[in-house]
Amino acid sequence: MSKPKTPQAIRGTQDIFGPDAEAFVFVVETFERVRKLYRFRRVEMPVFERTEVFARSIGETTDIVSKEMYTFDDRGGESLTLRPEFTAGIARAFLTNGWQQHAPLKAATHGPVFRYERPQKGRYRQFHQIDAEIIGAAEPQADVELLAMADQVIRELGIEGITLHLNTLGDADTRDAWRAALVEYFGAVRGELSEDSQERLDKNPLRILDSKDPRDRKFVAEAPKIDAFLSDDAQRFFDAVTRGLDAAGVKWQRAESLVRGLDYYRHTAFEFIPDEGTAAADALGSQSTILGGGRYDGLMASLGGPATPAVGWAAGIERLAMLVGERGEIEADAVVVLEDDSRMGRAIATVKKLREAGWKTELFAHGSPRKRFDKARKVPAHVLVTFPVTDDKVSTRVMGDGGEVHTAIESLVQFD
RNA sequence: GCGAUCGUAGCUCAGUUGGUUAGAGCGCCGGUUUGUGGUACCGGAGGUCGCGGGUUCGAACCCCGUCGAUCGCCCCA
Repeated sequence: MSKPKTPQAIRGTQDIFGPDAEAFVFVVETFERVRKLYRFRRVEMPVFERTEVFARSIGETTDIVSKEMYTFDDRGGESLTLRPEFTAGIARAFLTNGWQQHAPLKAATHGPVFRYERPQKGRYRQFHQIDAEIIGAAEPQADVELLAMADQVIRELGIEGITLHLNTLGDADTRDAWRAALVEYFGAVRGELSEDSQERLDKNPLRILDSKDPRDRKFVAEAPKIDAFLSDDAQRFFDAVTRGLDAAGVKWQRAESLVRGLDYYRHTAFEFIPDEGTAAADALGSQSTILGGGRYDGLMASLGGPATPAVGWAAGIERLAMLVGERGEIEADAVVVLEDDSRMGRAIATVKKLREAGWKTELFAHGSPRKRFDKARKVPAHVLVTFPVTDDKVSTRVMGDGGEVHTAIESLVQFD
């Protein structure tokens, strides 16, 4: 009989522990706190949906649907997909549960999402996002509130050197006209573009604008700008958003090349990106966007619902956690050392009392008396309680700036 | 999907002109010293050198494949 092999973790998944885990929950807890300040309602969504929920909203033709989703048939033969994002699922729930009655609905959630991609820095196949959406609000003030909340989350996380990059994609007509102009412009120099961009010209021409290839960059600089195609309504909308951001004190900069790949996006598109040369930019490598989103007025209709304006964003928890700095392990208020097992019951009762009184408490009751004591001493705690092996008393010491002060356990917690 | 680098004890890593029983620190377990005690010392457990082939008298070290990790490209909802 050979020894059974230990299974490996699935590629692109991660086991989070210690300081990384503490940073992770710090991000989630900060998000939860800020989301309540803006009165976003918490929603919980299924981790998987019918494949069509994502396929129809994202668009059947893209690589995303054909190559980058975790799709499988369940035992009934139905095609299901692990959620690659929150937005489509929330939109589906909005329609199937009649959440229209709550419109405009401010919804927030967080949890795991799944994308079948090559793992690299800050990029995993199962990763986690925080997410915020405002559904059923057509007015630019919704965009402003949503962005103000995002800005506050980042600031309360203590992350420095992040700038909101903001653009407008205009309404549907604006977008189509701009796209046609770009295709014409880049088509004229097709042979001089990178191979990738020649392909983008056919599949997703807007994406040429954020190509990193120097052969493309020089043409991008001179490419037609969206502003020339904005309708009056679209321009007014964008102006209202920027004025609102200024009033809210949210710093932003115009990013004329910032686009969204999917057709359902309208008007506002944005990403929060670390400034060049900052610690945050170095920490993230090529995965630089820490929060992104936009207005998706076209999504609901693609799911068979009534035209419903909406705007939202999502941010990767792991990427944010990389930027929040070291979060210490949980501290202890008290450590309890049982030097001899004969008084195990009393020690268990004591730690229970301390914990019920709100003390973060650890009991050391394994190994030699010396090892127990030494381990306890390595934990920074305010109170050290020992049940010595040599006498019958409980020793309680309070550690402070002025050294150790002995006191009675009864002065800390009451026993019946 | 493409490219580069890497893969040695639980963790961090040493280990080349390929040559006998593969090392350290930390951690873990046991013990000694000290002795109201966060120290020091001694000892122990733990590795088919990611996995599978190949070259060679002989491979952790060279070659191929594979899996995984890391970084970049593509993609980015």
